[in-house]
Amino acid sequence: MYEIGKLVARIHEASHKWLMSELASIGLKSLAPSHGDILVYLFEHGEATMHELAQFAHRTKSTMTVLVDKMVQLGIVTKEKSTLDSRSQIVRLTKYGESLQGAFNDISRRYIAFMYSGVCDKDAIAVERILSKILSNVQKENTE
Amino acid sequence: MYEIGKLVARIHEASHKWLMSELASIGLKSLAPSHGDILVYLFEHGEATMHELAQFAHRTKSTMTVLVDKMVQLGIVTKEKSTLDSRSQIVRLTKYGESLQGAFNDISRRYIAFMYSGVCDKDAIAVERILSKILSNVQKENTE
DNA sequence: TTGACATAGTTCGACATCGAACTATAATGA
DNA sequence: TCATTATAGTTCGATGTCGAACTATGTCAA
Repeated sequence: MYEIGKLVARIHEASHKWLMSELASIGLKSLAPSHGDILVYLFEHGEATMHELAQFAHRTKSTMTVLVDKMVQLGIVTKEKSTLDSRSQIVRLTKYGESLQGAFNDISRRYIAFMYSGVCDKDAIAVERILSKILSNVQKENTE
Repeated sequence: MYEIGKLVARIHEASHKWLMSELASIGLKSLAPSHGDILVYLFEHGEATMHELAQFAHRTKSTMTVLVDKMVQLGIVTKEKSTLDSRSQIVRLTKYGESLQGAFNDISRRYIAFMYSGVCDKDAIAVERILSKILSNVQKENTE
């Protein structure tokens, strides 16, 4: 019963790998899961500052700069100075970026489906409850 | 009930961070969890080839080259050509490396303790059982 | 014995990631 | 008003990580 760390690491790494290959399969070659987080946020909110994206994706500002710049290169998003607060950059989806939403939702759906395949609802609920507790434990430990 | 991916990612990342700071606190500044995997294996087996370490730590051979070379620099392990098969490199703990075992075991113990703090035995067993199933699901998906 | 294949490692280029140092802009209070 | 402080982003250097290409060594069949 002391495999929790390994299990979490392996699942995370395998999910990472799977997501990357799925993104590649819809034409988003060389995009990482963190880029997916950016897309998720933009699909929902339309636009965002670098700061908001960094918060949402749990990445630093400097990492976000790299991630967003790559997506600008690929024509998925645009980045322009805010008129309200000229310190901020506003990130928005391009037409192409918007066109990805369908395929993207499909990937998310299939992800949940196979992760929980053969797992009953009761267990699925239990595992998320217990993992939530574990997450709060480790987060508390990190702030001490 | 669709937070499994996020929960796993956060727990993994927070554990990573915690382990790094613990390693730093016992003098192993700038060592990562993967270096810890190498130590764990060597504490148990005494010596290992690069191949064995890569398998155990779930990292590629090229990554293992970087990781082990760093530990050689830090005087934790040595690396020398095998006499039996001159393609292989044998990695061994130095005296200093061996001296780390106590502190290292202590870190592992505290890790399990706080991860499962406030989680009953029944739940701890359940979460590992369900995660094992989920891991096999995602691994199967990656090989298709 | 030798040529084909397999295995062990390294090197190289790319990239996500971080923290620290930095610039620029906004907000606040005396 | 102006100095201090806070906030938004970028740049830079370091590092773990991967895959591809490569070298070197071992194995095995014809």
